[in-house]
Amino acid sequence: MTASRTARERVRAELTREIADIARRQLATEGAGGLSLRAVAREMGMVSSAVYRYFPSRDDLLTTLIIDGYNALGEAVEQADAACPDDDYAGRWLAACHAVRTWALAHPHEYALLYGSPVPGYQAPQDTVAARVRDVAVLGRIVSQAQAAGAVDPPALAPAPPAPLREDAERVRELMPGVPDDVVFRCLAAWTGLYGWVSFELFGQFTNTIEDRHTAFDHAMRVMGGAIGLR
Amino acid sequence: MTASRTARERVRAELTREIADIARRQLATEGAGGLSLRAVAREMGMVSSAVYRYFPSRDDLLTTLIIDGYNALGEAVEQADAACPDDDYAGRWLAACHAVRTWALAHPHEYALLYGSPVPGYQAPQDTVAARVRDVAVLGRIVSQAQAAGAVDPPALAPAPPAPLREDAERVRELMPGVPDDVVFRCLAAWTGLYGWVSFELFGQFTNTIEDRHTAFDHAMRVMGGAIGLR
DNA sequence: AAAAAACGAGAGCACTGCTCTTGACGACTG
DNA sequence: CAGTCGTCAAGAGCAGTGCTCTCGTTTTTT
Repeated sequence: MTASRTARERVRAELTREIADIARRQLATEGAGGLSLRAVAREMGMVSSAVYRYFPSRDDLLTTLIIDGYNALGEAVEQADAACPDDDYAGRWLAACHAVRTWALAHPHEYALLYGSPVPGYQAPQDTVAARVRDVAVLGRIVSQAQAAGAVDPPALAPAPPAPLREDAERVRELMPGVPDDVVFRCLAAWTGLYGWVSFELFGQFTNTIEDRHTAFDHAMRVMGGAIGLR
Repeated sequence: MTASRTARERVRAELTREIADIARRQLATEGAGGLSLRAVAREMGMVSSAVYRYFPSRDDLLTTLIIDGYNALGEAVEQADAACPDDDYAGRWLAACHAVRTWALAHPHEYALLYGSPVPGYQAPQDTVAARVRDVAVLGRIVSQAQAAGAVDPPALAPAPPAPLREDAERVRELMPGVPDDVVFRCLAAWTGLYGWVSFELFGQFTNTIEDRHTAFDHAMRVMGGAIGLR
């Protein structure tokens, strides 16, 4: 009973996964806007309307791709962090940065879907919010542990964050307990620097300028890690 | 003769401009992917094929919008810089940052066109490269002048940039003569941090996290200016 | 005034997302 | 076991897209 019902549900789940896989492949080659439900259906040997049994709309397909992407990226960052010695906080930060860049270079269109401009008619549902904290949570954990170990020694760069920012810092601190406001905002700046760099590299802003991109990225991330104060 | 020829060319130029304006308005409301040549034609009371007399393809229309956007942003940054006292280098950097953010908030879809993920089938031609240096040229000028005035005092953040990066630094230095390699890469990091922050804010990565965005941005840019070493 | 170039309009092609209906097959129940 | 009910693939169809081609008309050039 449950078995037979599961039999059907299982083929359904499999087809759903297959559709998502083909869509991801299409996304990888054509880009976000080139993702066509009809093309997916063609490649599956189905008629277009049949796909709608599995994904009510193109946006729902996009949503699963986005969530999967956040999870894949988050997992890559988590693994890179876990491969480092626990107390090498600067090294862990650097490894996490490289993991983000490596994943982005390997999945450029997927990265664009996550961190590029929003797809035209698409409005990201709340489901995607939960998945996207995984990567930044890693950064938060690194800094939080470094702080606890007394391995954060931020150089003087600017006046302390003004009072109105205390609430915002408090919210961010949920991901990095024990970290003072000043360092929290340094992390935010480094975080945006990381993704800004990767986006610039991926979206072509570095053409004819930065050629040795791996080395330049590595150095830039060391600078940002230093700005946080990681030893 | 020239006058009569100019008569036709003038109406052509005017129509071309009008098409671009309508497209820009559509871009502002619908976003990049929602830009439709047919809709532009409808709004102009033309038939769609007539628009192709003025823009051979949708991509050409996009290209002019992009170039115009780069110029508009560059001009905004230039003006913000010019409004500051020449020797207040940190203030000029901050003003330039705020100009970028303000323009981006006022023209979100246009900003997305410039700095977001590339539009699906669209390949940016070389024409767009020339226009996009205007904003970064301002930053380069600020730092270059600060350096000449001895107003750059970079705090120790990381080891010096490794040797392979000298060529890249040389290329970037064309926009900021006299600035040492170390500072060049700090500028690059700050530059990506600036656009990374604006992109995050615009593309929704700060929702439910950073609320006082103006203050947070201001503080983050002060941190980055401090990381460059601007006094 | 005649030839040439530019123009707007229209029809048409191939494509898209999406809806609705139809017919068939499978699974659960009386 | 037979009947019902839900699920499914298929097809037609709608409205929209970018883009091409042709056909008269107008404007410029010769």
